[in-house]
Amino acid sequence: MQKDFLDELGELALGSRLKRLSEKVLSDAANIYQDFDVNVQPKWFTLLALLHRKLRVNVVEASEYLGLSQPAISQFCRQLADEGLVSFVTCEQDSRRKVLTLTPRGREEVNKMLPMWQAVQKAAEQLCREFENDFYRSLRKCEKALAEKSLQQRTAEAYNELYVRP
Amino acid sequence: MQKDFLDELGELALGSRLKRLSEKVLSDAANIYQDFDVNVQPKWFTLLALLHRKLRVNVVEASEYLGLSQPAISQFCRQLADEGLVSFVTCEQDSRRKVLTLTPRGREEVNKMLPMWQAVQKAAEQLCREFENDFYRSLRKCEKALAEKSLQQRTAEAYNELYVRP
DNA sequence: CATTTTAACATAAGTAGTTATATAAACACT
DNA sequence: AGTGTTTATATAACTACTTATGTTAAAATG
Repeated sequence: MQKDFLDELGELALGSRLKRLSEKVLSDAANIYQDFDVNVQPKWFTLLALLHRKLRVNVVEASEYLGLSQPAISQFCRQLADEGLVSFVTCEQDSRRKVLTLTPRGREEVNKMLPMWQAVQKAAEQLCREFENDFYRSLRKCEKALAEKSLQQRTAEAYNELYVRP
Repeated sequence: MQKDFLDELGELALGSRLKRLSEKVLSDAANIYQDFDVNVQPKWFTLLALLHRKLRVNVVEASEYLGLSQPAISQFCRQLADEGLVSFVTCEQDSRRKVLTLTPRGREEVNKMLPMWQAVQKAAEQLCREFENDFYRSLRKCEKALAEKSLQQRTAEAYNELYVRP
């Protein structure tokens, strides 16, 4: 008795399959944070890592770097400020901009997370290379291919080939 | 000026990367539905396809087949019933169960969608095979590998190797 | 067969974001 | 300098689910 209908749908359910896997990985990540007694929310991870690396970024910049919406960063930013991990000052040259930085406590928390990140990195790297072809590399290639031509356009073309000009 | 921080994070951000790609694919799918003037919501897709294939399933069964929560199916089911696409009757052998089926209109709508699905299938299949290795196959392998040993456990092991027993 | 446990479904509340919209600052043009 | 347009951020409302919980029916057990 097979109970995974996505297997039957195959590539047609590519999106659903990707979503399901991403949720599995992200929920595992949340558990890992718990294992390591890290009291920051997993959803803040990419923003914290960005601030660790870049030191100073404003809201729109962060949203571009991370591929999230501007309101998402705005919200995370408030939450992180409430936690005392991030502070922000109005940009001097342009008072519309809000420049984010880690607070000393934020830097401390990130430093405590670094060994955990190293371990996740190693585990994920090994996972992706477990098969004959590197999954992470395929993933990036797929992203790139879709950026060049969307699934929407590919589908329109496939439809033409199948039904209009067969 | 590179603006994708996930590239810098590499495998550490595997979950975020998968999520971003799944959202891209699913939002493309929504656009495709629009292109084809199909007036059913993309989120119903897997359930409609399941009912098309299996004819009769109950709520819990559907949630298992699709990997969604039972309340999710419950909600979709109500929405689809409101649209007149799905009907349900109480199971005779077990009055707790609700057996879902497509209505005649539901079957009609699904039949209208079949050519579109064929086109998506073809486009997605070509996309996945565009590279030297089949992305969809890697994806399934990765799922399977994680089902056998979670990223959480892999990370614990990697941590030991890196810091405890180096 | 009375009672506890388990299973199926519905409903409520919560979450991690999104899109839409408002506000205010900066810029471009006259 | 005044006016219209664009940009940065905040806020509100929405979405597609989730977890938690309640209700009722079925099954298991003493």
